[in-house]
Amino acid sequence: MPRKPDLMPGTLDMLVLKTLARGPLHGYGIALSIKKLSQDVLTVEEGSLYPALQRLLLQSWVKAEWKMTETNRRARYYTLTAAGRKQLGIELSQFEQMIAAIGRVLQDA
Amino acid sequence: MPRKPDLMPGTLDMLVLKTLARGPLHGYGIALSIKKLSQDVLTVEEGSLYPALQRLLLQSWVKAEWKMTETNRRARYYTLTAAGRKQLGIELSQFEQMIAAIGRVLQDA
DNA sequence: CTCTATCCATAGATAATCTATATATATAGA
DNA sequence: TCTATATATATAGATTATCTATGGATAGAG
Repeated sequence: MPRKPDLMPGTLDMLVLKTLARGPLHGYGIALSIKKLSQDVLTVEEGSLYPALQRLLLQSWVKAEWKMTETNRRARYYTLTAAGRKQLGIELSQFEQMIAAIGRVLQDA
Repeated sequence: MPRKPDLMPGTLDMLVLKTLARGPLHGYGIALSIKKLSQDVLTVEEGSLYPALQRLLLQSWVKAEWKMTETNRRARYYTLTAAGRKQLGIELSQFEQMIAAIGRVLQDA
């Protein structure tokens, strides 16, 4: 019995970068945003999200700074860098290429 | 520098099941078929394919028998079972649901 | 007789995700 | 006041899938 994954493996970095392309956001906010926009189909677990953010930081695709939220709580805000924006473009086009290729395999013919 | 994957993780079983839905085929043929239909975008490595076929056999989604190919070589032909056909339907709909959800997250708005 | 394409399969490394856990605080409500 | 919930970050360990690297075997072309 294969388990239904919370998200499609390999797409998380792209989703996070895209979310940050709309403006800086803290981790928790990123998870909420993806969940909401996907209409609850995609759920980003903390154990997936924070390692992903560490990856993105290491690559300098995002930068982070501690700030206070509107609700007066400490939070780490992530901002997309120029390199991150470029990387997002690369991942988007690779993703679309893959989806198109899978679509061809799935076609009835 | 992230490497470009040969296929989208999590989609291999679906692609194999779909390929076998067109008729029985041996492993090598499955790999060739996916590569060709995807126009060389997707490459199924042996180290991914044969473990995947073992998974599918274990679940009884496919069955296998040794036969001779048209070119007079021993080959193991895989056939989709009824359960496999059902599973293909499940995986297809989950895939489409995921793709739609990702599409919503990627939308500009 | 050698090379290429066809065919099978596994071991080990790598990477990404999920589960579980830990910590901390603001605020609402009992 | 006490408690539950939502907000917020982060890591350790297990699991799983894929990729790399092998290994073996044979048909047929040149």
